[in-house]
Amino acid sequence: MASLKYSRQREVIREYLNSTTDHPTADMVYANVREIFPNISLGTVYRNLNLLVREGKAVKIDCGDVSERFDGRTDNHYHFICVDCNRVSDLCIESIEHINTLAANGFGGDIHGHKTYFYGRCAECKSNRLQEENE
Amino acid sequence: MASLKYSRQREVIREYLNSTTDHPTADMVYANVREIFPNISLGTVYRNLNLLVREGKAVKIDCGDVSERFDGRTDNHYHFICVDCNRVSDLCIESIEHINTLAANGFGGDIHGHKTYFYGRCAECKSNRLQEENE
DNA sequence: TCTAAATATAATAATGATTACTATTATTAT
DNA sequence: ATAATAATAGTAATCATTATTATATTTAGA
Repeated sequence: MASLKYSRQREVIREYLNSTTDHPTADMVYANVREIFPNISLGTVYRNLNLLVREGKAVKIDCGDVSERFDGRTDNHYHFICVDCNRVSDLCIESIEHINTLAANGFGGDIHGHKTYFYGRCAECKSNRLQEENE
Repeated sequence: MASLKYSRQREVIREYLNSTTDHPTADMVYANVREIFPNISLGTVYRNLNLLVREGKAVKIDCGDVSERFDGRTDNHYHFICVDCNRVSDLCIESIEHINTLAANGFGGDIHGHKTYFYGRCAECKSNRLQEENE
């Protein structure tokens, strides 16, 4: 199978992913990496993001949004999506692996895992809303 | 605002959705409804599916698949996706609403809810795999 | 029942995210 | 250095979904 060759573009994409907690879309990565490689192609961004995911150095997160998002954090954790600003943020939550067992109850197959995201209003949008109400 | 007018197409789409537990994509609905309305347009299927969702008579489910899926069951329940056959099935699981509280721990905003789907190997693919191993 | 206003349809075009293709360039092992 | 291989930029293609539009249906009211 083809082994990876070094590329500065991939390195910069990876550094950007690791430097942010924004869970950017490919387009957002493209916009940022273009500040270093003005001629980088969107296709290159997609290809490298997918390569990083395949290598286990990044994670693809699907929040029901129109675009995929990418995360440099690869340890198991959960995400929150704000219904107002649509931002995706990390949650610090204790294990909820037990829901796999609950789901397996009366189910004939094997449950390997689950994907969960939480939604609601983030701290910032919550306080913005409170201010608006008081005006 | 515009009020809905009756249409046989919408009725048939709804009947089909209610008759199946397959969680079909728009394309699958299209293929099935075409047996009754051979000239129905895919756009009509999409528009009516989205209307039904807006009316609360159907639910859109996003399982990280390339296509949206639709469900005639509108009560709160959970879904399972088989990693082998990709089929989506319903799970009978007791409430796991408490995970919202767990997620809210140390989080500044408000958590309204969560979306979860489980994945693994369905009963059928599991037994198929066992048979193959014994050959 | 007839009519007029409003919505729905079929057919088709447009959109937007993602992937595929290709000639050229960069990396790497020898 | 060289040859083999993978990566890139630029562009075209794909595919799910939505928008457009001329015509057909539905529906409320005379």
